[in-house]
Amino acid sequence: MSSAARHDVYQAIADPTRRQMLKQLAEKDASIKEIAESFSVSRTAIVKHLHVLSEAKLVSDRKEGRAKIYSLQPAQLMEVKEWVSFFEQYWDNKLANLKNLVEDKE
Amino acid sequence: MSSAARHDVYQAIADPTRRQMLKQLAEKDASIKEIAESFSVSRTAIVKHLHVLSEAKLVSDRKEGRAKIYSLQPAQLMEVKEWVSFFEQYWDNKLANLKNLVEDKE
DNA sequence: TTCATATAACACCTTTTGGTTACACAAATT
DNA sequence: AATTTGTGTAACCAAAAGGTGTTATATGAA
Repeated sequence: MSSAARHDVYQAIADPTRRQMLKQLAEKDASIKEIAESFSVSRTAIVKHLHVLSEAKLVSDRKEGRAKIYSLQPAQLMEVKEWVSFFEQYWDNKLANLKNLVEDKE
Repeated sequence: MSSAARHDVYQAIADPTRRQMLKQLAEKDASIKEIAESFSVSRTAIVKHLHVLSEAKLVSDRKEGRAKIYSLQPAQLMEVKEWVSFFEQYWDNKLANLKNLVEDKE
């Protein structure tokens, strides 16, 4: 898996395991081993997920002795936040339209 | 593709074509044909994307004669918004920590 | 040095994705 | 009635995702 920058933020957060991994890293930096222990999938699978998150720049890593420690890098999530924000006007409009409809009936 | 409820919101918005389709539907309801004309992929591919969006409840459809009209249903995006919001504290914290670091050096 | 541990690097398999073409069918038009 | 138009769907394909397991390498500790 993973050769070019094939994974953007949206694809990275599409997987529930990866979303959970981000939650864990939000609390505390963790090594691959520590992360793998929190999940029921294999360590190899976790490493692959970490690669995807890394490509999307949602995590960074550093070496500490023989362990590789991952940290949350939440900045890229702003892209998602902004994309979703665009649609807020529409769900607000729906509510507004509904409100108008109700008021017209009165 | 698509038999059970295999597609949640996160997976639905993972694809750039689907994100663009949502933008288009935000402006105006559209038939399958109209949507397909906006993209360079086949109508069949568009229909599949619409199924994914539909499973994720991001769009709804109604029949008008022989045309099938799709509408944006943005409510489910709130889930994403809230999920992302959780991480806002961390990117704020990063800034705060950086600020403290700078101030300590002074 | 020796041994255990943490991670990396492969090879391999299965399922899912995203796309295609071809055809069937229903609704409008003429 | 015949034709055009919009949609549904089946069959197929290539590539990628997600998982397994095995082996290799590098680091730390005894």
